[in-house]
Amino acid sequence: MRITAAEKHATRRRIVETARELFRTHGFDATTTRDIARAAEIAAGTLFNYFDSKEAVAVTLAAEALHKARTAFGNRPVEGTLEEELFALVAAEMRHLKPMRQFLTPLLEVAFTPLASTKQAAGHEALRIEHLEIVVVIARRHGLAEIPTLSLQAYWALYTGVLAFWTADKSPKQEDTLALLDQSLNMFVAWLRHAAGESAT
Amino acid sequence: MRITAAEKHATRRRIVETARELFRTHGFDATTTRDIARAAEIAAGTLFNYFDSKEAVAVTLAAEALHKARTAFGNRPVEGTLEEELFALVAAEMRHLKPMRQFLTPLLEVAFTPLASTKQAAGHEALRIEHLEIVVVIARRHGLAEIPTLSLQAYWALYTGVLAFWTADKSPKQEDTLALLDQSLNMFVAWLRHAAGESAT
DNA sequence: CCTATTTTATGAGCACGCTCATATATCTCT
DNA sequence: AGAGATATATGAGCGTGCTCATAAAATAGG
Repeated sequence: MRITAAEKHATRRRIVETARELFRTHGFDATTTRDIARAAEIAAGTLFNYFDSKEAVAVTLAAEALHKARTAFGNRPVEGTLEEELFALVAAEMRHLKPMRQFLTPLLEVAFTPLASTKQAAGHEALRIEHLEIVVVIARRHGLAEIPTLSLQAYWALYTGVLAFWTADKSPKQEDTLALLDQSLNMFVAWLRHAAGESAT
Repeated sequence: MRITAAEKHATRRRIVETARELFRTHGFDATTTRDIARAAEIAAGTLFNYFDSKEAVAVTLAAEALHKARTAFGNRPVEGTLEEELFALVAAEMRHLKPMRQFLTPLLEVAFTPLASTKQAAGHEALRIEHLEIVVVIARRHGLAEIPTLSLQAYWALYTGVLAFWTADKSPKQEDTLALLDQSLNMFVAWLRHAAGESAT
């Protein structure tokens, strides 16, 4: 068997879209890889020719959602303070990640942990790097030329911690998470300004 | 079959200690629940009369390690700045958690996520609450009477983020994590002082 | 003591994620 | 067009964490 690149791509897409729908309607845990395979009209084992694991499918969904969120954010008119812009960025991401909130925790583990390179960090590292690059760009626009690596790592710790909080947030409209995000970003930005002020002295 | 409370307790201990040893020597993933059961001289199913899951056994190990760490920390002479004391607390915890660093991430998910109450958050919530109580006590000793709930949540986001970083830290003596921890705590304490200063005005 | 009741231990068995030998389809070269 | 080489799909099968009907042991009541 040999199949055109187009067909291969089509199968991959079908797996992703099928999984998206099944995860949404039945949840991540209640959806078996056999369910996905059957609905996508492939054999059970074929799914694993396209993805390393069931989680990898979910990571793809999350990555696509984040990509869309960032694209949408990038086309937005620039306005507001640094805190407000960062808030808008993360809020946009959360809006797009909302359908996968319930199974985000396993993904945080795999894809969001810094330095995560147990097997192949290829696509996973990218998730982190792309986000941090946007943060750096935004900060630069607000007069903070250089952010120390350590501060960026602290930011990432905060960011993942907030997302973890989010996964368990029971408040009606996740307003608790938004409050925490606001607080966290204020803290981070104050720290950045503090550090910048000191180095300028 | 009915067995004295003492025997029950003994069996539970045997499971925990057996698991500790097997996890240490073979790793969490490579140790099956059947391995633990065999080594503890019980049937495969019996393990699940004592623990809800394999992870729950690991959570018990982590909880015990944290308890020891905090006891050791509590008996320590009080000295140093607020930042230094918080650093010492977390560093002590990490020292005791070191043997389970490799399987800490699944535990972060289950036991460290705030508001985590999927099933029974009984022992899990406790892990978080106990830590935060110590933080509050230390802060109070340093003249910060009240820490807003939101700030504590931000602290927890940082704390879990740092632990997540730690699980993947490849630097020889985990010095990267210690640097990140230092930075994070400095940021947090600066924020606390900032808030306290404002409210005093 | 002997029976009824309660509690725990047991291990066969389930469903799952994932693997791998094999079958099958396509491409390449003559 | 035919034969070999190559890439992919397939599904039986494995080991896993965990469940559950049953057996076995201890207690309680008479």
